[in-house]
Amino acid sequence: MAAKTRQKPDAPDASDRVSRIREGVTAAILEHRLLPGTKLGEDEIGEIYGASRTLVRTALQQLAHEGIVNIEKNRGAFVARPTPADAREVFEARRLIEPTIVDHAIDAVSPTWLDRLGQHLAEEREAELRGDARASVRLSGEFHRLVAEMSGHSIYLGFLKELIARSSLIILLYRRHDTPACGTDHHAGIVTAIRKRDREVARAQMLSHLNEIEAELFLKDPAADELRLADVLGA
Amino acid sequence: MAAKTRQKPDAPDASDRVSRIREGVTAAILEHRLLPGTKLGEDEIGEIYGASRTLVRTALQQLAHEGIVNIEKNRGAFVARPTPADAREVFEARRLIEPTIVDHAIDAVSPTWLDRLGQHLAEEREAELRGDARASVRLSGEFHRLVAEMSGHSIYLGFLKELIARSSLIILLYRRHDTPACGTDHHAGIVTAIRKRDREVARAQMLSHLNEIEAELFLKDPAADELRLADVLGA
DNA sequence: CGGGCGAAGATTGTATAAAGTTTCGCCTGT
DNA sequence: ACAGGCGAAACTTTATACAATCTTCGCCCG
Repeated sequence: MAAKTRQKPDAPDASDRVSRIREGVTAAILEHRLLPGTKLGEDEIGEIYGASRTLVRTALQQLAHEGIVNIEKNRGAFVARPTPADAREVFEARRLIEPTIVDHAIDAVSPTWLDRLGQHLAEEREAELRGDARASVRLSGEFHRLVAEMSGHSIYLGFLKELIARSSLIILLYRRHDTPACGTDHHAGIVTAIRKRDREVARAQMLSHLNEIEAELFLKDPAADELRLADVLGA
Repeated sequence: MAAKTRQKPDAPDASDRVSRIREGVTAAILEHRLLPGTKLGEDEIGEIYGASRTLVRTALQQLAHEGIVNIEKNRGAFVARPTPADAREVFEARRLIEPTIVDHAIDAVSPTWLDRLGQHLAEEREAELRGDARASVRLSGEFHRLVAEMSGHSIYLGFLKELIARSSLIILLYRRHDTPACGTDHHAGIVTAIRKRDREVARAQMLSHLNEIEAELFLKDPAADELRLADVLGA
C-alpha cells in the first residue's frame, strides 16, 4: 500500500530547514530586531543556521513574496522599507478583510477556540505588564492571525499573514509615540464580542481597532528619502 | 551618492529567464493546456526553456506560492487541483475585494485607461467571435487584472492575481456546461459604469458578474476523491 | 584638493555534481 | 498463482564550484 510511510499531508509549518530559516528571519523582523534596510547576506544567514546558500536563497525568496524583504538584482536581499503609500494600502486592505474574518470566526466558536483566544489574551497582558516590547509586538500580530485561523478560510489567512508582517514593519517605521503595543484592551473587546456571537459588534470593534492603529501612525507623503537618510545617520 | 546607478525600481515583469519560465507555465495553466494534476518535471521544463533546473525550481516555487502549483516533498510539482471548498473561498474573496477595486478604479478614470479598457473589450469580443476558447479564458481573467491595475493598489493587485489564477483552474474543473467564457457583456457593462463614474452601479455589476460565474459551477461537497479517481481513469 | 578612472575584493546568479528518497519492476518463497 | 520484499532507476533535494556583476578603495589626472 501507498499509505505505509505516510506522514501528515502537509505539516503546519514544515519542520524542514528552509522553514526554520524563514521563520527565524521573520521573527527577527517582526520583533524589530532587524531594521528596515538591513542587508541580509546569503553567506551571513547561511552560517547562522548552518545551511547552504541554496536553502537561504529559497527562504529569502519566500520572504520577498510575502513583502517583508526586497530582493534587488545582483545586490542582495534587504529588509523591506514600506513607503507611506504602502502603509495606507496595507491598512485599507486590513479594514476590508478583517471584519469579514471576524464574522466567519464567529461561525467557528467553540470551547476550544475560546480557550485559545483567552490564553492568548493572557499572554499579551503578561508581556505588556513586564514591558517586553518585542513580545508585545509579536503577540499583537499573532492575535489577528489566530482569529484568521479560527475563521477557517485559508485564502484570507494567507492574505492576512502577509498584511500582518508588513504592518509590523510599518508600525516600526511610522508610529508617532512610543506606544508599546496597540490596545490589548481592544483585543479583549473583540474576543468578548466573538464569545457573545455578536457579529455586528465584532466587526465594528475590529474596524475601529484597525483605525486606531493607523491613527497612531504619521504617514507624511514625501517621507521616503528623509527617513532613509535619518535612519542611516542614526545607525 | 546612493542614487547614482539607479535603474527602474522594479521591472514590470522582469525580463529575466525565471520570469519567462513562470509566465510560460502560467499561461499554459491558465489557458487550460496543462490540466490539474499534471506532473511538472524539472528536467522536462528545463529542456523546453533551455534553462537549468535551478531556474525552473525557482519559477515553480513562485507558482506554488501563487497557489496554482502544488509541490509535494520529494515527489515534485503538480498543477494544483482546487477542491470545492477552495473554490468557494476563492469566490468569496473575489466578491469581497473586487467591488472595492472597481470603486478605486473609478478614481483613476482617464482617457488612457478608458482606451485600454475599450481595446481589451474588443480583443475579448474578437476571441469569442472566432471561438478561440483558450484566448477567451485568458482574456477574461486579464480583464479583472486590468481593472485592478487601474485601481493603483498594488496589494489588491497582488491578491487578485492569485485569485484569478486559481479561478481559472476552478472554472476548468467545475463548470457545468461548456460555456465558453463568462459574459463578455458583463465586462462591457462594468466598463460603461466605470466610464460614467457610477460607483454603485459598477460595484453591483462586478458583484453580480462574480455571482453568475460561481453559479455556473457545480461545487458538490465530497467531490475531491471521486474527481481524482475519475480523472486518473480518464487519462 | 576634488573628481573620475580602474583594479581588487566581495557578493550574487547560474550550472553542475553528489546525496537522499520515492517508485516501480522483478524475483523469490510459500 | 500470489503476496511480500529486494533492488535498480528516476527524480527531487542539497551542496559545491564557476561565472557575472557590483562595490570599494586606491591612484592618477586636472
